[in-house]
Amino acid sequence: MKAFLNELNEEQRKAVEVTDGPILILAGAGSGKTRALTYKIAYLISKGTDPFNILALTFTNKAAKEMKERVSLLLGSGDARNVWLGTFHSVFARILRVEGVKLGYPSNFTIYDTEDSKKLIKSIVKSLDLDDKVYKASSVLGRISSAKSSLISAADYNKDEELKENDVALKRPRLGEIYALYAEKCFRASAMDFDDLLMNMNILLRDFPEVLHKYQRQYKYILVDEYQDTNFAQYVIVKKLAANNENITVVGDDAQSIYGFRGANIENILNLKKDYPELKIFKLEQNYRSTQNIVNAANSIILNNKKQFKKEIWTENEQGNLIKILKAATDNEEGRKIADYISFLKDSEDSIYRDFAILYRTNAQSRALEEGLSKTGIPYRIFGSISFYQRKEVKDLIAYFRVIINNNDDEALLRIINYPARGLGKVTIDRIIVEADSNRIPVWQIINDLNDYKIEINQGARRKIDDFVYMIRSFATYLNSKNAYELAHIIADKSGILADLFEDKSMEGISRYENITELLSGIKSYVEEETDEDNADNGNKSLAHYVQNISLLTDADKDDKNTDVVSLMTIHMAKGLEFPYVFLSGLEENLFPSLMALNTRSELEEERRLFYVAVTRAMKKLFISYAESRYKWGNQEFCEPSRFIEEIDPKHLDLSDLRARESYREKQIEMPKRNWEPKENKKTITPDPLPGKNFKKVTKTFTSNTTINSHYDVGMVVEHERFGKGKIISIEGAADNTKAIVLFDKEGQKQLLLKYAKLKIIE
DNA sequence: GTATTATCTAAGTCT
DNA sequence: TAGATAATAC
Repeated sequence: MKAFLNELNEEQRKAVEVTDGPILILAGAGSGKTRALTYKIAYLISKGTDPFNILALTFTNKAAKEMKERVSLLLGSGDARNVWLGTFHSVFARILRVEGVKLGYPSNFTIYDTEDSKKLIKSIVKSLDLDDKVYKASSVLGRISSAKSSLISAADYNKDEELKENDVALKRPRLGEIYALYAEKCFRASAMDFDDLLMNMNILLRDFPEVLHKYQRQYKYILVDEYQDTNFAQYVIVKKLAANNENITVVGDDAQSIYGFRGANIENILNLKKDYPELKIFKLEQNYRSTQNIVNAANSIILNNKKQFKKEIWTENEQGNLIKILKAATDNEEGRKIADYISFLKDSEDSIYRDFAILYRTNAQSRALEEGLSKTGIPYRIFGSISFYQRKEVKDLIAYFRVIINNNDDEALLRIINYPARGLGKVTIDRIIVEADSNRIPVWQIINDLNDYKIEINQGARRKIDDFVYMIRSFATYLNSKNAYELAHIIADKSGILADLFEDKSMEGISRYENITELLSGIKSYVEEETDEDNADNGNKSLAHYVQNISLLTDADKDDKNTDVVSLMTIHMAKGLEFPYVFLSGLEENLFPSLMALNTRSELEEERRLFYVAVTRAMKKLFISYAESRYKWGNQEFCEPSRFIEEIDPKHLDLSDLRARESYREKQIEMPKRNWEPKENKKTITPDPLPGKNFKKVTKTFTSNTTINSHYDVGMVVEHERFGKGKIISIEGAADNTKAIVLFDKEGQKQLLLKYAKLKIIE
């Protein structure tokens, strides 16, 4: 049973074997911190601890999922499932569904996402007749969010003179007022935003001692991942929960603290010793992930930061290649160059696409990179920017679900009250909102008892509103009798969403329709799944449970382990991941480090930690690229290479490309644009001398919802989800806009955007 | 009053 | 580039 301890190194094992009392594991990048945590959970259970008595908190669903899988591997899924293992947000949401009644929330409360929150703030700013450029929704929300992260309620905020002065100085004197209205309206809608999940959890533990004691008793062992990313609220809550037993293990790395902008506080690690004088500290310094060259380069980067723990990360891995710096004339060339290197490495090192990641500072950079991959025929997937669940059409359908589950959910209600169009325009809706506001009640109550309120609405509109209310009510009657899939299907159909999207025959329209189909099939597989990962009450497959499950999910959580594609994502998203080959792009001043982070030393240091995180994602080979010019909001701008490149000890760098660049350019001019032929260019820029390799043509199809890219040719017989089989007659356009004209057996000739069409190649 | 079209504006990292 | 808003058509 305890054999698995042998799979740990000495320091890891020590950290695992000490179970009681406060423990800090300072774990460098790639030092096996997840391993230490999961083995500790397994060890606790193997020694007889009831899984129900273990609470393990992570920041991302992905990390939670991975830990759960790894504990299952060690112990079998039965025990692993019962551990309270999840993100801060999801675990607290689960508790608040049970205990929230004490704070006045029903168990079916809605979780507002950022878009909902911003819309609400916008409407409040408007109703107060304020300038929406001064009170920008995103910055107002940011202010409210950081207040909540510091456990400052609206009432506290408005009492605080210092905050008030600050707002006056920033020419936003009425921010406190907006905060108060925002909080009131969320509450009225039975909704919590992300930060409320933390703040309300704290209120619950603060004001209800019996609840506090209940959970203190329950969670005999508490483990926290990525402790350096905790904000004040999370810190306080964890401290309260652990106060009784003090059996708390936190894992963190100050060098990887990259969420300061969201209120994360490195000091939480530094102060741990003060909170727990008995604190035992273990340092994991051996890196198992990267080559010596990468590890040492990373060490040289972080030395530039003043504020840090003394750590010496080392590795027994091989020396490895130098970090190659790539220079490109434009952002597009950067994309092509990276694509070329990927093709080359894939063949020369016998690797697969999944081994590669392209990382960047901002989502906007993905476009140019995407184009390069696309032209070279490399399949890829972009993580982030717009998650599947954030797509308009998906949110629309989910908004129906939300309203049916919680009638008071104003944001969802307003989203669908006239979608699909049912003749209720701005004027009518505005009047209803005004009436709801003046009565301080949710919109639903107005439209549900329309005749009780004296609103100026004509008969026609009244009829339409009544029809809408009737429809929602009739859906609601199925909530308990039908499972999530059955009901979702009824709603998609009867609401008119499916018909509305089906009518739109544009490429985008077809893609929207397909997204709804995908959502429905996702719900279907949710219903058919054996167990329910995030909820204790296994087996409940109601629509309400489905919505609860997805409301905290993001794009990164969709695992695509089965598809062999290159990953594109922001560095933030890449945290905790590793790839054999990493391309770190856009290393330019004002982009990375970001222009907005140049004002203070601490912000710059956070950017540097971000750079450190990026570099330490690479296992075998790392490439760092920059462009001399880049399109930014429509114009081409010239860029300087990032200071971060200079900060790496030059002995770890391979600068040959900077000199070889000219010949590459000449070659570009020699072969004008015609068709992009990777083979030809390869020879000119190929770094390592490994000639004679041919480049295989990519002929796979990939069905990821985000971006699909594969090689189609005229004459191929393909299959489309809706149109059936057909033959490709011609292909035109490039990159994202590549269109194929397909003659379908049944449906006739159609023009399809390859990006969306998900054509399956038959022959 | 509502639906459609044209114009404008803003673009950072995320649970 | 897209999403929100303003102007115009129905």
